[in-house]
Amino acid sequence: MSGRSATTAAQVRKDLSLFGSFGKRGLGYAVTELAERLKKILGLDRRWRVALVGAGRIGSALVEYGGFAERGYDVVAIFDSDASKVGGKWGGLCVRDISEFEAVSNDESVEMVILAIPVEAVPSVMEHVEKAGVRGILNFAPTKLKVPLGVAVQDVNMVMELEALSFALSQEDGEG
Amino acid sequence: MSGRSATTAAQVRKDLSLFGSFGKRGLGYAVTELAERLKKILGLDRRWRVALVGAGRIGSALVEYGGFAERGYDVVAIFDSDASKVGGKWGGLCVRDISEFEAVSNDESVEMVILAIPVEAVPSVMEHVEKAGVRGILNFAPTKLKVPLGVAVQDVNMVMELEALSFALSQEDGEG
DNA sequence: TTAATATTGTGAAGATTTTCACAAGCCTAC
DNA sequence: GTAGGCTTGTGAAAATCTTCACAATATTAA
Repeated sequence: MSGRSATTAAQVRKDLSLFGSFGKRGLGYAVTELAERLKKILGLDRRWRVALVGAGRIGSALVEYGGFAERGYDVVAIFDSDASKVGGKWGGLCVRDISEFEAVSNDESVEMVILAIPVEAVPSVMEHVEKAGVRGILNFAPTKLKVPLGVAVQDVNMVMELEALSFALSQEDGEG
Repeated sequence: MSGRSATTAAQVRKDLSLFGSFGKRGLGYAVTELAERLKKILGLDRRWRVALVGAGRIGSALVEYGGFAERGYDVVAIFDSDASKVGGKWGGLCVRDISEFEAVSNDESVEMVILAIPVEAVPSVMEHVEKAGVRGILNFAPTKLKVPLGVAVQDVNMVMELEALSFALSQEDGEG
């Protein structure tokens, strides 16, 4: 194991050891096989069916950013509560009213939801999401979601990322 | 100190103690004053001048998402290398050619850059950014940036966020 | 003043994560 | 076969982070 980076070789070995033994002593790791096994462990060996809620700017950027499909995430439905958006076509998909969420989510076997909605809309949307039994949420709304046990939430908050930067820069300057 | 959340009271006190002493024993914290002092420490007591590089989908979502200005981040310049985009107006700003980066960045006292560009474009853009002496980068390109010492980088990678979700869900299922 | 109550700041204990160091094991060369 | 050179897996040590527990200190009430 070689190469310069922030993670050490010992670190990687310990991390891997949590899931089992992958390499051969004296030999090294069979990289492609290792990758396969890790993909399986990480749930990356299959495709995921994703619904986008919120047909606004962020949603648009996400859907049209090709990278998702490539990495195994298929956006299979798009929802919004704005009547002027409902019915519109977004890259082959029809924007549907949020009230249809449970039905559509069921039909389409949605497993994850991308929440790209304003904070005010969160409570009502979350009701639908919970009822539908979705268990993974990628949350762009700058608020802490209340979710039932067993639902995984991943928060993305770009303002916070900027704030982390501003802290780092202030530190360097020896603050004001 | 009260309220239910994931962070404990002891945790918060320890965190604060890293930066000094803020409250009065027996009394509590003077919340508004505490907020002021923390804002100063975190570099949130001033506005930051930000340049956006990459006038694509993600850039568009970011610029038109109002939340930045509200929190102290002013987008003062937009760059792209695509001639068909250069010259276009984006919310009052004119998209400029990336070759002008150093000059404009200087004129506008740019302190942070938002990199919303494809991976291929990273090396050439980073040359400009480095030369201009920008010290904070919010990076949306799914690649590890090589930056000089003293430059702070904050990575945002939405695919990785999805992968974290997929790992969480796979775990629950007792994997395949 | 004194007793009762409340809340911070902080050593020390406990838990977790990272690093170290080296045995175990595989390969090549002779 | 065996000596020499590599690389993994893993206990143990070191470092770091979190929680506990309580002294210090303020307020209120009588």
